[in-house]
Amino acid sequence: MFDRLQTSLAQLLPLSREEFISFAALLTPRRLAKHETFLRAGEICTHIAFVNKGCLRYYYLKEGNEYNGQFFFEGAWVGDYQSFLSGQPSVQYVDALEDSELLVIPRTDLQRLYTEQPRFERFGRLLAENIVIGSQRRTASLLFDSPEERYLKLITERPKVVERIALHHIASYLGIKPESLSRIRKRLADNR
Amino acid sequence: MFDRLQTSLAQLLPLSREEFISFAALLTPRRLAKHETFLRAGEICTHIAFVNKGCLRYYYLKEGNEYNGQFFFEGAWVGDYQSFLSGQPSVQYVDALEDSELLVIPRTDLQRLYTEQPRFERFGRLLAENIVIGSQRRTASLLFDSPEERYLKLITERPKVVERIALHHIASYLGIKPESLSRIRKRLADNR
DNA sequence: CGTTTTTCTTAACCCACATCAAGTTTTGTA
DNA sequence: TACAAAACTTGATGTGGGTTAAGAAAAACG
Repeated sequence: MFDRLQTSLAQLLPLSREEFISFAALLTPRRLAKHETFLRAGEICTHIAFVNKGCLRYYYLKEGNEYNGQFFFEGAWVGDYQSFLSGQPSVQYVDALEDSELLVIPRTDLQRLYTEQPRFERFGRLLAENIVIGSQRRTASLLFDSPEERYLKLITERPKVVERIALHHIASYLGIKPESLSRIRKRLADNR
Repeated sequence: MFDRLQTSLAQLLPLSREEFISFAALLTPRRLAKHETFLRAGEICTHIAFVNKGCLRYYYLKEGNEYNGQFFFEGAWVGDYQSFLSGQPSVQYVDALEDSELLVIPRTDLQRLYTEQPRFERFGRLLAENIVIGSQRRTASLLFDSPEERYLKLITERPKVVERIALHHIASYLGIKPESLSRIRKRLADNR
């Protein structure tokens, strides 16, 4: 149950057996069926979740259209950071794209852990720092790569996304319509 | 000299007089003339800087074109996070848009501070978390707002940017060409 | 303070993605 | 396995931003 978590945590910071156990004790397993919602816009994000199995996404809803912000596979932490950190209502939705198994930790428990065991501040810092790096890469790509370039980069840099996620969700992630992604794929298939 | 830093730090975490002094002792003042470079792509970002006065930006260079990633005014911390955290060469440039005064801290000193005074892990965490929130907002806007909407949001949400920064730099930040921003401004001026 | 350089605007034309619509393929499930 | 729903593709047409080019306005600077 906690194997993947242990591996994933160990990549951020080495923990003693006791430290890991005290962390794991705060986590509650939760299953999420495909399409089931983890967080709705307007709610406050009171928990973040470690993805033990499956795949989730967060997305924005604007004028009836969904815009995929990010996909999360095994080993990732998912939630609405903005809401989780600020305590303000979320502006995004989080749901499952596959049947998923999560390990969920309440915001309050994590905050208490930070205070009581400062060692875990480092975990919080490293986690946030990694998210910064990912988010800035994504911003940069949206800023100056064409949709076609973004799609090609996705294929090479995040093959799991292309393998496991429906094309219309990928289009949404790339910031284009499904019809446009179809045409880009056609263009690429008709050589070059 | 350290007034603004103290105010800015206090918003993140309360520090004792001694703690603040031990932090301030790691900082070196540095002046940067307008257009002067703080960091070049390819270099490793060995320092981050607190902006005491002035304005800096980071930008990407692709096929001879500049793309502004972010602007930094008084009270902000600037550097290439990706490079600073990973130790890898930077992919972006940082320079001054106005004559500026910085307070610079070496990466190694900050890392040591984290280890020796775990209290400051919290500073690092809160700083990173705030950057995550900003970066995700920017990503979202690029993902689903039109250039015109992005410009309007910039006016209301970050008036300082519109007041102090040249239009062609704003266009670049919005992900469009200066000619397009001109047209958008004209469109908006011709009422509605 | 006048000259040079940079920044900003305008215009004409082009093109990639959006939109609307229809049809095909795949998936889910009773 | 058959049917319905969802996902994907293709086509016709529209549009906002890109490109190129030129000129106007503002800023930098000797």
